[in-house]
Amino acid sequence: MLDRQLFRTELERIIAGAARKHIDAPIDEVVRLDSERRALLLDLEAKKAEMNKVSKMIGQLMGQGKKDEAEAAKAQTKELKDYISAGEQKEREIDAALLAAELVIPNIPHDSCPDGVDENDNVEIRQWSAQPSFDFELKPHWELCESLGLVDFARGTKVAGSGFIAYTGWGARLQRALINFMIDHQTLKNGYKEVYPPFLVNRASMIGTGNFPKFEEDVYRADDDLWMIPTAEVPVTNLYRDEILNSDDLTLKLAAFTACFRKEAGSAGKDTRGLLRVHEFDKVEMVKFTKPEDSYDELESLTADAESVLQLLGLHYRVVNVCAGDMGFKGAKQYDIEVWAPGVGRYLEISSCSNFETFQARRANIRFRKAAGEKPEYVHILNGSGLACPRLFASLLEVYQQADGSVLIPEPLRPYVGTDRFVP
RNA sequence: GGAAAGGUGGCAGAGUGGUCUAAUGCGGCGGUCUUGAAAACCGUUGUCCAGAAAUGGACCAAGGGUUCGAAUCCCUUCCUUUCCUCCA
Repeated sequence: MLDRQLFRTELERIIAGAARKHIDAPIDEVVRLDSERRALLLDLEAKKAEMNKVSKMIGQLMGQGKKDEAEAAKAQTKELKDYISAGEQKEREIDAALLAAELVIPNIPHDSCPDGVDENDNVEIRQWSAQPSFDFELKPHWELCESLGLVDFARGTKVAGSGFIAYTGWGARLQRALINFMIDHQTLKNGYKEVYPPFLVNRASMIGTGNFPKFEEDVYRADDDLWMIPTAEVPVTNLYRDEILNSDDLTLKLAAFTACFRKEAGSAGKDTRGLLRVHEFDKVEMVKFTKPEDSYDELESLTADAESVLQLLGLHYRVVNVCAGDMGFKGAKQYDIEVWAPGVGRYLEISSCSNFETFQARRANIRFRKAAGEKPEYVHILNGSGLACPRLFASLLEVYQQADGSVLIPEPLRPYVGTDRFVP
């Protein structure tokens, strides 16, 4: 959500921002409802002030025993009361319509975010290491999963449907190892505080992070008002909903492991094989609450923290500055990290690190106070994956596969996995 | 799933229809005193909206309602605690 003041003072920026994102947003409606609301309030509050005065006077007259005068004053209030009651009804209608419109206005992309329509316009800003070369025929990860018995695709599908994965044997072990390795790294080395949040959240939380109302269709519903999280970003960010944070605690850095549930509707037919696009996956997520002036530095270090996992595991990747059109609704700036998967011959999006500035903080009402006595201000909120497990799993297998069909386990992961090699 | 009690400022906690502009205590901030600190004393201390400002309006879990007037009465929802039931 954007500052309502911005619609009065910097309307052009909002219009330009939505245009850069290629999102059609009801900006005119916000402007119209906002001015309608203010005109109404001006009038209504004057009437309320009058009403309060009369009511107070009636109270005093009653206290003095002047019953008749009190009754006379009462008779005069009928018209005022009806007027106020109608005005309040109108105010409720405008407020609801205004909020509904505001909730679907996209965040304004940062100046450093490139123009563009889709992922083809993203700008690569760096690579790490080089693509590995092989002197034998590479297999895609799903073949390695089958031959090494790491995943039982058929039975996973049987129990839950396509896009649900049953990891088996060393595959299950590797999955747990990745989670522990990453969460240990982010908490013990990079200074994030570990959180283990609920995997189901209520509607208010979904609105707080910006998933609702616009993207309700993408999320699994568990009950009337309980939703399965699409990312740990939702419960972790909302931990501090409606709170004023202590300035000394900023930047507050949290890391969480959760499963993530996504319908992935509309991507039918894409990446249907293997682990690249599934309905349930594990992920370690980092969330930062920062002072406004720190948020762009914190975005750089957040991205570096996510990258460091890939560096430790020796996986080639690139970082792209996501263009306005590909960034989506909530972000002001976003870096994607794409890991190289030689078996499928593609870079896989494995992390997305974003600065939302005050967009989420305003929705979730998360603020901080610069100093005692100062007015509370909205924090800046950032998050990034560190990292998503299935694509990391896939890349690892494809990069570390050997000519004999075995897969080597990179050194830092061995204590977690308990072996140095998967053998067919 | 059943029953009961309850939700008031940063915290504790009074308030059951009219100076509630919410008592009091703790905590925070400022001051007096002190070489400094503690203690004591004095003052101060919420958020949001509209307005250039003066000021006005709203907020006692949330949303409706009754009333000239609601923290207080009524309805709905949410949450918490305790007990029972069930359960890893």
